[in-house]
Amino acid sequence: MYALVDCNNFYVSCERVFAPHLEGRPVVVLSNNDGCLIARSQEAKDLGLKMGEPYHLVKPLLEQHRVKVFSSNYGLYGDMSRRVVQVLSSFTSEVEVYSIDEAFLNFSGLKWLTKGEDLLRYGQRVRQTVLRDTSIPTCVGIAPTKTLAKLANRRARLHGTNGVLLLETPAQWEAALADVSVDTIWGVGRRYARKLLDMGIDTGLRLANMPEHWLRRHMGGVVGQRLWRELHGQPCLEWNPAEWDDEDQLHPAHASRRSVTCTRSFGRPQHDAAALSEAVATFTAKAAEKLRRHGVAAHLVTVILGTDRFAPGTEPKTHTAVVSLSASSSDTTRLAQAALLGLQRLRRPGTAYSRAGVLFSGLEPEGQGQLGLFSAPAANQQRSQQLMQTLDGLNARFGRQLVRLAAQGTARNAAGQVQPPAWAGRSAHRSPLYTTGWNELWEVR
DNA sequence: TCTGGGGTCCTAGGACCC
DNA sequence: TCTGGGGTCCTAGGACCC
Repeated sequence: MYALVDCNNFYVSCERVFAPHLEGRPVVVLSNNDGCLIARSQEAKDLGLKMGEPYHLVKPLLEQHRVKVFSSNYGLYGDMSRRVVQVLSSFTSEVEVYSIDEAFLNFSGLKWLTKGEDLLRYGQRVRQTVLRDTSIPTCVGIAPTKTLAKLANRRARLHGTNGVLLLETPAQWEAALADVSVDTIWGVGRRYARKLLDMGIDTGLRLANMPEHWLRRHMGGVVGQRLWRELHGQPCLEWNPAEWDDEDQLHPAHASRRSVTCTRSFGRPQHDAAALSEAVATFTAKAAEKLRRHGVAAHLVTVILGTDRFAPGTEPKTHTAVVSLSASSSDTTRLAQAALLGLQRLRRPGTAYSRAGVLFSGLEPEGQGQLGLFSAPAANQQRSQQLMQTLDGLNARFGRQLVRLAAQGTARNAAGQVQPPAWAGRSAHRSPLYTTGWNELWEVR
């Protein structure tokens, strides 16, 4: 049995923890660059505000109903997420962190819980403890497969007992499947939903009642087949448990990551070579830090430049250039050299770009594969490792990006005042870094 | 004027190589 | 007339998830 714990409206909950007066008021959180709505409180949903809606289109409505607007504050959300997972891992060591606001618990190990009642009560205790220790509300769905646990979770708030729903028997999950539209099933996205509805397959149960080979044939091969089995109570999605390391960070137990990226939209289009270089160097530094945090090094550096995605026309809006390294690296200076080389190959003078980024792939554990004919001598590698450790240490202690490459440009103007670069994205409504920034700690007066 | 970012897996054509 | 086949890399795009 699996339990899915989902923090409903997680970003809104995080903001409300530090602004309790917003309880009961409509609240929304915007994506990076204040682009669109990515989280809504129930009151905001009731106003008809939709997920992913462009901010500039709904701004009048937000003002009319005095909706509180936040720019996204991932420093805060990431830290709150870590606290929630810490509580969850006190209930079972078998935790899989699926996203910033969801985690699966493997209840199969809890052999002493054989009766439905007991599992239900256990789920309720998980939920109450998370709420007590972090102030974050959750729902819990429990079922024999991840896909059915997801379904149980979605229905827990309205059809569960104290926010927990158990779907243990085929009769129970079939009744639930019959009561949901097919597009709410995990693994059925916009395109498949359209196709299924056109064929009259409108509920989850109708989909589950199609033959297994039909899903294999028409819904992405083995992906569709797995979906069919999951809907029939046969678990066939992988279990990727997480482990805590010495520094209290959670990592998947086996290194499954295939790539690491950092891309951003600019506040306004950029065509200047110097500005683009600074942006790419900055994104490289951020992504390289992530590589080192995961203990991996990259062989391939892909530079990404994007023009206006919404401009009419059919020409490609995304341009990429791949630079391969003779030996894998997680050193910011080495990776930035490669990225700037890629940028030079990619950039067309006079073209205005609205976003840029880097992608690292061909990953392998750090310190491996460096014995090649052309790799740097051991002494250089050791020096590079020490330098990066010092850099990460300083940035962790004194604030992100305090120590940086010259290529990233300066964050201060001639008078020494902190000033965002010309290419910075918009973030007009960000709340303070209550829990992770020395200058922004929560004040209780 | 204004429409996110980070992932996974899969497909497909063209260049290039042997 | 007839003009291979298999492999890799690059680039772009489509589907899904959060």
